[in-house]
Amino acid sequence: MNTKNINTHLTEIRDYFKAAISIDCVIFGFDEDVLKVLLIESDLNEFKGKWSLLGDIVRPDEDLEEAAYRVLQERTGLEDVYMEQVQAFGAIDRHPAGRVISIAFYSLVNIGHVELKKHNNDLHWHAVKDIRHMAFDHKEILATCYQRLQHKVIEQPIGFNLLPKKFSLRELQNLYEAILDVKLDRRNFRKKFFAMDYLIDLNEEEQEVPHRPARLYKFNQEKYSQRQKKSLGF
Amino acid sequence: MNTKNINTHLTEIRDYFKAAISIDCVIFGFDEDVLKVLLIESDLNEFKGKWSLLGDIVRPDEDLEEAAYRVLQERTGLEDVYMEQVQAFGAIDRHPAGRVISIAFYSLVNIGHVELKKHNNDLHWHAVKDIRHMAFDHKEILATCYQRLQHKVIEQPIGFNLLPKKFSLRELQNLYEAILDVKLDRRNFRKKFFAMDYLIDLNEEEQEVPHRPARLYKFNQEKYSQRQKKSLGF
DNA sequence: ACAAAAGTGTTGTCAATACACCCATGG
DNA sequence: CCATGGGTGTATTGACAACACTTTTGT
Repeated sequence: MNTKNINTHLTEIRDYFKAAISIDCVIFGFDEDVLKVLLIESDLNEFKGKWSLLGDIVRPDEDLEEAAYRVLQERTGLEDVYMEQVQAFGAIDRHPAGRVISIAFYSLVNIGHVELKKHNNDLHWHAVKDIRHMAFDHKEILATCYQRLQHKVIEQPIGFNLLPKKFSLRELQNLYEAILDVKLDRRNFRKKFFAMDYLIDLNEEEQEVPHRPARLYKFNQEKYSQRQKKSLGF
Repeated sequence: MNTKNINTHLTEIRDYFKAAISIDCVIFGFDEDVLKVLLIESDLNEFKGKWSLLGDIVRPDEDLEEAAYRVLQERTGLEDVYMEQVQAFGAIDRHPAGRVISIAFYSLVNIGHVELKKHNNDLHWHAVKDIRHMAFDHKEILATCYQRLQHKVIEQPIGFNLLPKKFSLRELQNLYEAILDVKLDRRNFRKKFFAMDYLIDLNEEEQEVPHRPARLYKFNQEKYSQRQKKSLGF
């Protein structure tokens, strides 16, 4: 039988090619009815003037999700954020400095809660629709993550993560229209969301709007978590 | 401005922690109306008697897909196989020999075309439903890939990759029932597939069955590829 | 009173479901 | 002639799409 002990294996791994592992975060936000992504000006001369996703090398003592949360926390100050791994990007020459394989995550944040710090003055929110060129293969990573988001958002109610705690149905609809890049019928949209039964009516209204104020709702997180458990259970 | 030249970056990457990168292949096959996966007995003493996915370290000169195809080719002799990256698995202690981050792929093969070679006599097909324990975190990888397959198979007609070129509708239905682990109505199933219009009637019949022989079909690959292009186009 | 957006129901269409009988073949 | 699975059509239901008018507020 072809068995090896752990030392053989250790040697094999030590002798084998090792690559650097990084994570890249596609941080989505929603502002002024536009889906945006947080980018930083590339710190590489090769990509001067190009925009780049937020990423870092994964450290020996952290797993991939931890690394991604660390970057997110360092850059936005936020915790408890929705995040999902998308996939790895490993083209041989994707990084000019050597073989770097990157695991892409996307996350959804409430853009109003993000305070861009002084030392982050090269960080900016960009409308996803307007982005043309990016550093590295980040355009491809962004596109893949954006597709994943579009797909996910029609299957599960994760869009709420991009909104303030209290929101109107119009805001919610604008969000979906921005993400999916479609126009939706207002009445059908309302019907659908009320039927899903994840909205809690706060009995509050918008303030200081120059028209009839809309009712405000919040997302029923508990009910959603309950149902998730149940549907996973069987 | 905070720019770095390539050498700073090179140093950073050289000095930083580097992990070994592997790929793991979840190779699905379909035989005797059962969804199966190709596994190998672990070559590590730690996992003696446990089954393991087929994987290998990624080499410096190949990208992730190439590495996955290489493993698949070495183990099954097959080329031109359906394959999809699922995600990376990077828990700190997932490999006893050190930090190894693994990118998982699943692929769909025609099990009849796989000839397990002599030197592969520790390779076996296992019914996905019956698998209890596996080496490393391979149970989790398998579960994730299987979920992805279930999801994908109801969105796109990729199931054909698991069948012989010529197949009956019963075989196709059995395949879907096995993958999704549900019972389907025969008439509705037929209606749906004919409506999709991806089946070419070969005007042939099953041979030597002890009942009325079924008609045989093949998958209209061109039509599918055409439509894919169109729907991506706009 | 006007502008601007909120809120609200009904109808038609299409897709998914449920369901039962006759047919062709081998033994 | 019997056992086995192959092949077929219809009626019902539920989900989604299309669509227009009244209400509330600020200016």
